[in-house]
Amino acid sequence: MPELPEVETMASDLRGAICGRKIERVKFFVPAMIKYPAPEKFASGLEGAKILDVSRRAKYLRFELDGERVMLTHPKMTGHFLLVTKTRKHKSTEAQKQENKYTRINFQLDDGSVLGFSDIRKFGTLRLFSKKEAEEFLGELGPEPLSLEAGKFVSLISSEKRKIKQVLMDPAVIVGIGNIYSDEALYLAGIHPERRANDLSSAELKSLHRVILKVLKKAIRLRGSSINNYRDTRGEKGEYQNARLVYGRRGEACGKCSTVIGRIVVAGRSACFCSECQK
DNA sequence: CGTGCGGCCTGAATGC
DNA sequence: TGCATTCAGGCCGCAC
Repeated sequence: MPELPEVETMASDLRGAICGRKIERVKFFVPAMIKYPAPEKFASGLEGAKILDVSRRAKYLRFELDGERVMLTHPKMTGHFLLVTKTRKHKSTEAQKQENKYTRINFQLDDGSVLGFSDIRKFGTLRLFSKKEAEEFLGELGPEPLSLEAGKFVSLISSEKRKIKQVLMDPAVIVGIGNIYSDEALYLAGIHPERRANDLSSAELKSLHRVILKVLKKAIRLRGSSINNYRDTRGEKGEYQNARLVYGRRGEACGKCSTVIGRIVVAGRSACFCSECQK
């Protein structure tokens, strides 16, 4: 599923591909995914808008438009954008046809290309805000891990009583870290997912901060993880799934100590970990 | 106020 | 083989 590295990959690909383009027409097929304003208003508000920039904040893609407006999209579990350019259009593979089945909204651009939002589970969301509304909306979220100083991270996490796994995945505390990268970071830091955040030592938290940066940066370099349905804007998979250490590896041997990797449920989420390496 | 859990969805995997 | 059930999970909203 898309987490910070996957959304970052989407943002940088789209930034290079569609900045300067104008949205000519919007076709939506699942109105419930459009959260603000009403779907018809959302669509008509976007038609004619020029795309100035595409960036990431938390797991949201932020499309900056002319007229001081911003479209925010969240991929949730299975959402991703696919950019079909005119020259690529004619070669429609089976995989692409399958993708089309899950296209929930299409943005027709002024160069003949179509930006589609594909989402099997329809959990994804789209919103159109004024710039001010968008900043207020995003302002409710916790800080970005990649630009968070170690000291800030330590004070942020150590004030939490909940289990560390749950805290790392709470976007009100810190954004962008989902189930994959929280498992990976906790493994690298040697911390058991059920440890209470406020029981962790300052040294442990500093180490955790360091490995979070490390794992996120590595995943960005590898263009994300394609464990379930994630694809980039060209429909290609990321590579981090081949590099992952514990996530989804229940029953396999730990790379460090060969102990069988276990799985528990923490706050309703599956957590994979090594009981020998993580205390 | 902090915490925990149900619900949204659908395809893949599993169970009988 | 085929049908039914379970699982996956980010985030919100609601109950305690």
